[in-house]
Amino acid sequence: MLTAKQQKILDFIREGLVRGSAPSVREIARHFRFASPNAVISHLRLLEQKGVIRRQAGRSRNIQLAGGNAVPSLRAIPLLGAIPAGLPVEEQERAGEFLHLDPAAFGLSATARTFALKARGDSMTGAGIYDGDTVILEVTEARHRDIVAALIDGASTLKRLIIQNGESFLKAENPKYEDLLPARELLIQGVFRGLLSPNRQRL
Amino acid sequence: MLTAKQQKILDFIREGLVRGSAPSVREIARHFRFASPNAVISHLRLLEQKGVIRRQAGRSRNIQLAGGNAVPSLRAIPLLGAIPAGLPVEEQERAGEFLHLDPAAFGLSATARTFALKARGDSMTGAGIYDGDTVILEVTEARHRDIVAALIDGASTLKRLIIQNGESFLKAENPKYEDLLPARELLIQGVFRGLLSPNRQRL
DNA sequence: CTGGATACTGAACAGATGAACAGTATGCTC
DNA sequence: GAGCATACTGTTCATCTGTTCAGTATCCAG
Repeated sequence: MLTAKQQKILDFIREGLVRGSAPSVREIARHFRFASPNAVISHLRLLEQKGVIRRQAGRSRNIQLAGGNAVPSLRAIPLLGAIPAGLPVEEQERAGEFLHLDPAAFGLSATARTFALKARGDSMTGAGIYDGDTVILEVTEARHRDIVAALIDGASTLKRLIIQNGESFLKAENPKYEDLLPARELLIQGVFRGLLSPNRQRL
Repeated sequence: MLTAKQQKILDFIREGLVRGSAPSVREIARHFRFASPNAVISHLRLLEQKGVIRRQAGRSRNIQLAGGNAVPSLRAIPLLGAIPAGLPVEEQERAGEFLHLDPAAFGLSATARTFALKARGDSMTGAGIYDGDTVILEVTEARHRDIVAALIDGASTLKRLIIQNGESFLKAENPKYEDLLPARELLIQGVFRGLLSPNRQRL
C-alpha cells in the first residue's frame, strides 16, 4: 500500500512523535535532503489520502498517526503503595506516583477503572509475583482462579480467588503458606491484568 | 513549589503533550486569556528554572516535561508471534506489530533489548501465564528460577529455568506436563520481565 | 514601606512554518 | 507512446512562533 519512500517518511514522523512532537515540514525535508518543502507537503498529502496520518491545516507540527500506526494514547494509572481500608481509590490517586501505559496493550477498555499495586511479601511467588513487583489491576468482577487484590481485616493482599460451591476462598501461591484462607467479608478490590517484573536480584 | 497558576499551565502543557504535541506559546496565551505571549514566556522561564520543563530555544512547540512529571518516552517493542529458529530478532522486527510501553515502568534500561511474545498453550498456567497472554522479555542473562523464552529443536517455548549443579533444565508450570525438560542445546532468547493478561474468558 | 517575586499588557522582530503555484523527471500501465 | 501516479526542485506568501524590550500591578516578607 505504501511505497518505500512513504514508509520511510512515516517512520521518521513516528520517531518524532514518540520522542515528543512531530517534525516540521522542513525538518522532514532536511532529514531526507529534499531541497524543497513542497516535496514533503506532497508526501504528506499522499499519506493523508491513504489514511495513515491525520492533520489539521495550518497548525505547525500537526501530524498524527491514524489507524493501526497510531501512537497509543497513554493512561496514567495510579500506583498505590497499599490500598487503605476505605477503598475510595479516587481520593488516593492524586497523591502518589503514576504508571503510564497503553491500555490497549493490557486488554483494558478505555473506560476501565485501573490501578497498580506494589506487591509485598512472598505469598504469590508461585504465580511469578515477587516482592517489589508491580501489579496492574482492573476494578471489575472476579472469576474463579483470578488473581485478585482483596481486603481482609482492613489490609489488602494479593491472592488467587477460588470459588467452590458458591463459596469464595483466597489461596496463596506459595507452599510456605496456608493454602486456603477462609474469606468472610471478602472485598475484591481489583482483578489481576498485568505484571511488571523489573530486573532485580531475587533469592 | 509551584504556584497555582504555574501548576495550571503545566497541566495544560501536559494535556497537549499527551494528545500529540505541546501547545505553542500563543495557544497557551489564548487558553488562559493572556493578551500577550510574553506572559506565557515568563511563566515558561519560571517553570524551566524550577526544573519541571525543558526546552530548546527557537524551536516551535518545544516543551518537554522533566523530572517526575515527565511523559514517559515510549519504546516500541516488537511483538513476535513466535520466535523463529534463526533468532536474528532484528530481522523480524519490521514485519509485525509493536507494543508501546514505558521501559521505566518495566524496570528496563533505555538500552535493554526487549521483545514481546504471545504465549501459546497451557504449560505455564501455574505461573499465571495463559494462552494468549503477552509476555515481555529482555535479552539478558538468565538466572535460576527465571521464566525464560528458550529455543529447543527450532521451536521457542516459555518455561521456568532451573539451574542445578551447573546444569540447566526447563520446567513447565502445569502438573499436566513433565516437570523437567532436559535442555541440551539450550538457547535462552529472553528473560521474563512483564506480563500483559487481557480480560478474556478463561477455562 | 521597601524590595523582590509573581503575573501580567503591549509592541515589535526575525526566523520558522504550512501552503500554494509552476515546473521537471521517472517509472509503470495500458 | 500516451496517460498517470510518484517524486521531486524552486519560489513566493501569509501566518505562526519564540523571543526580546519596556512597562504596570499585586502580593508577601523583612
